[in-house]
Amino acid sequence: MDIQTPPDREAYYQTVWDIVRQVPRGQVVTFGQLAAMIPPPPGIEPPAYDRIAPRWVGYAMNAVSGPDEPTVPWHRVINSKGGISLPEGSRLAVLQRARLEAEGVRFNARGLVDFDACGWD
DNA sequence: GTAATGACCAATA
DNA sequence: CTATTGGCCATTA
Repeated sequence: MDIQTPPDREAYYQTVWDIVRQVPRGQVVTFGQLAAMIPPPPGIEPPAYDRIAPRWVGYAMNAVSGPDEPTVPWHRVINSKGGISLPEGSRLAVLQRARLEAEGVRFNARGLVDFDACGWD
């Protein structure tokens, strides 16, 4: 089942998850930052990659997000505004915020995170 | 087969 | 400050 499928998309997701695993506890990263530090897959031109990469990161997150997915700290990934991208009230959104606050990440009044305090590079 | 949607970002108006 | 538009891929209906 692995031998015939060209792991283009899956390999990229793996790379994303690998970097997310390196995010320390209590810190967060944005989709754009992740995309910026991930090398473009073969065949993708850098200009085009810059546009599509953040989305691919989002897809990778959606592919791994689950109630019991301890292998990837997906809750530390947020959008460029510094907030949770999931619909408010959503089960995953609540879980994400709860986990972040449990790790000591502070949220602004608008539900945004202070990058100076919790941003990861 | 087509059509619509999605955990995004940056640039304009 | 908010609202809109463009760009791209994979999955689902």
